Amino acid sequence: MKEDSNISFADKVYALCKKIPKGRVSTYKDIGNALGGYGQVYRAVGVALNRNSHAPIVPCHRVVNSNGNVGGFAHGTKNKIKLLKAEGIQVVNGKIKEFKKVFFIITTSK
DNA sequence: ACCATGACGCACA
DNA sequence: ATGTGCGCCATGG
Repeated sequence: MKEDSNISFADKVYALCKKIPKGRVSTYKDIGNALGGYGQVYRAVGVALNRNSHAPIVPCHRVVNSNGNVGGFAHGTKNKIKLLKAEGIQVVNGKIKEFKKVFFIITTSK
């Protein structure tokens, strides 16, 4: 049944983003995978975050691409990099340094 | 109900 | 290694 009928897909994305600890980053694919598990949900994840009006509430800037690229940002990719660096994450040429190292494995299973 | 868009990912050349 | 094209889901008009 629809256990999540009360919340939208985007809402789940925001919840996971908030679970990301400071100094760590996650990928759209991993988030989507952690949510549904269809495999290509990361598309909807990007759309959800793009519309994310909870910007300051949700650390969406901690979400990056699976290839280590910072990806995009509604306020500007450049600004996103700046925020990541402020978190202690090293970014070089728009790419996450030690990506695997700062990568945080999201878990829906409490 | 249908069409178009989007902060991605991967396969292929 | 780099560049281009295609496909997927969910949301909005």
